[in-house]
Amino acid sequence: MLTIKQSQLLNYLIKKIEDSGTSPSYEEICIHLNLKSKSGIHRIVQGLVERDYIIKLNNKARSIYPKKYPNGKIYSTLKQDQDNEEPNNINTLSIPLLGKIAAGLPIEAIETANENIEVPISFLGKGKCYALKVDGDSMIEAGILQDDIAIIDSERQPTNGDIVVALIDEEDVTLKRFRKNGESIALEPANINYKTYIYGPNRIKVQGVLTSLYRHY
Amino acid sequence: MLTIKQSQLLNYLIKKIEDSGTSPSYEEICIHLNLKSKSGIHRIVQGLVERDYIIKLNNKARSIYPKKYPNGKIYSTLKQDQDNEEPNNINTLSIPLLGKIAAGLPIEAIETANENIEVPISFLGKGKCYALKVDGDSMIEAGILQDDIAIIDSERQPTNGDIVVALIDEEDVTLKRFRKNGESIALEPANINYKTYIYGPNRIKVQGVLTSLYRHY
DNA sequence: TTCAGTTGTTAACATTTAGTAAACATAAAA
DNA sequence: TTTTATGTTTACTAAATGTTAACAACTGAA
Repeated sequence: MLTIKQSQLLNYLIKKIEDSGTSPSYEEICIHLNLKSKSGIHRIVQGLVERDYIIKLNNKARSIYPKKYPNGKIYSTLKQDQDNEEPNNINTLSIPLLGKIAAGLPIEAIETANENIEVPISFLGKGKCYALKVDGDSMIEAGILQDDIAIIDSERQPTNGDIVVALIDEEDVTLKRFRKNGESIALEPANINYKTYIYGPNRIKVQGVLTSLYRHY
Repeated sequence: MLTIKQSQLLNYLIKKIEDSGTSPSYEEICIHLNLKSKSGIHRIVQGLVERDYIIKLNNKARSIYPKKYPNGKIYSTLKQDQDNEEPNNINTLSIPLLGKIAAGLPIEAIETANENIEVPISFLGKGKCYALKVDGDSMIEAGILQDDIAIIDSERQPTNGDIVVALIDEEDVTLKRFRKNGESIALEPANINYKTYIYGPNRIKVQGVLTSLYRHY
């Protein structure tokens, strides 16, 4: 969170760059903020660097680059053409948190779950994502525990070795490691107490690929 | 459940942040709540921290972050409503990502790491947090794998069973399960190939408690 | 290359603003 | 009653800001 002055300076910086294409000199900032000394500017700039809101090159004139807006959104010079579908500009996204997968229900059936979870975009995959609360211990040896939150990319194509959410026979949903061998698909648990099952191609629908995982203690 | 005043304060905090982008000073809160003294504010803020409704940075001006709404819902500024108000993004905090712990270096020694990571506030503990890249496999049976990102609350007191970052003999830093027995402290790995070591009270300094964990595939 | 002007960096100090703490009083809740 | 939440005052510490001045690094022209 920025202080008042830091916020003012950052706003001016962004405006100046968008207007003129160059970052302002300390003098110019002084004038704009009604100060008499560059020195204070230096300190405020320092503060903004520490807080990760700007990047600057040392000992270089006019070399301050904004990294975030005062409100914390990632700064991007790329102007999304006015009609921006992609909120490319936000650090976090709210995605639906589906409950624990109840056996016997395809994902779609529980998409009603109206709980959401806040996730940094860096956690997400490229496609549409949803979150899932892990039920059971079948993937324990892969470091996936009961009640972990799994973030699933529903549009990604699985490759061998990926951990996927699979719908079996339009009935059961489970989290397993995916391995395709010719036409048949193996779903491997990561728990010595569970067996690998192999299915014909028509019996499995992959509902998404595990992208990231989050656990709260 | 919050008290009246706590609830009022939290509401004002949220409103102020959404309006102006910065959290209010204690003085400003006083005015808003019709009080004559900052001191009471301080106490109420403490209460909100204890109840885990906000996060604050100690001794920093204007650095209170809401974590939940008064009703207990996770705080999120992202409005998925149609009205595309510019969403703020203050529900994340940038915390330092320390490199892998090199054996032989206390945490402080690597705090120079100038990488930062954006984390949703709800992932954080109550105290000052930092992130750590896990090195090694000593906690593998607790589902903590190589290269996972661990988020550590550096101010929380460990209780038995917590997973902590421990500094041994001012030299080695490791992630282990903490167990105190009388005066001595046991650091238990979660890997059958490693042994539990027991130390005298003066040999161990706990550098923080594991709060949450994140893994990217 | 040298030199002068511009701009950024640092230290020192003063001032204001902001957060922390203890002590005491009061009122409401358990 | 005992506990908890609250209101207030006072005092203190720390952070943020404003200012001056000397100096270092960079730039472009002579």
